[in-house]
Amino acid sequence: MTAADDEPACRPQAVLDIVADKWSLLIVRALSGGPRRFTQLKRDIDGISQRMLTATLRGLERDGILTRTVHNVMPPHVSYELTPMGNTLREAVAPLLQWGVAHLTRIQAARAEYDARPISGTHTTP
Amino acid sequence: MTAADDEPACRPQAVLDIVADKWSLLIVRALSGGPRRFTQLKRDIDGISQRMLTATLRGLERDGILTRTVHNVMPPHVSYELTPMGNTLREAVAPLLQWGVAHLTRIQAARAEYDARPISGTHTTP
DNA sequence: CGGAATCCGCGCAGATACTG
DNA sequence: CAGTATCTGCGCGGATTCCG
Repeated sequence: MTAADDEPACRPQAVLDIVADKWSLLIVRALSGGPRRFTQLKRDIDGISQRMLTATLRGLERDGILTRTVHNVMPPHVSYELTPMGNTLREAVAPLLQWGVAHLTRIQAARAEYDARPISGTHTTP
Repeated sequence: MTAADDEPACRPQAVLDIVADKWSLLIVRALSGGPRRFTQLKRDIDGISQRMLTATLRGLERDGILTRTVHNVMPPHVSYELTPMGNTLREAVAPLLQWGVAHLTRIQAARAEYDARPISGTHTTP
């Protein structure tokens, strides 16, 4: 049980524990265009292992972010789709992704500059 | 070097590697109201160790999200402040935090329901 | 007060192999 | 195709100690 739901909530800790996960956000994003199958997601996300994909999908299903639907056919067919709540999450994440895309170059430049200066690049005020 | 800047960028992977970090987002949020000192941040964020605080602050400084200013006085005084870019990040993160706060209860309910059903709660279509 | 350095455990996550 | 299971490692991150 690990005492996960006895809190009055509302402090950002719990929020970010849920939402600040790379794979989760990538999956939500990958489901933007409608339902997708397991292998599709695995190929779309690129870099994720089947283990993490399965686990993260489970977590998102558990949280009510997406639904998992099994079609009893051969070969097996499982599709994942955002719930209405999942869609609102997608909208909430969008600004962050846009920000990242817009500032990625700048950040990499800042990193390079930071790494370039030998020591004590911090500015002091006497 | 770890080959971090030879990419044409723009794929969300790199973005989320930078930004989808719990401590980083909490720090950015804690700096919303202007500059803060090290110990202030440590108390504000609650749960973070000095190790993670230092490391995460370094990373954010490296990325140009915040500035670190050392005042040469006794006792030592170091203040951190969001850069303009850092402020835009804060704005971009805000929707995500709001979403989390708004849906936390619902998510916990979904979790409880999910954990309640014994096995195979997934809906199938023949 | 604001770190840096060291030690170390624990859990995340990759790789691989096996099922329905 | 869509998982589950097991093993393993290695890096994140906490606790502690020392320095300017």
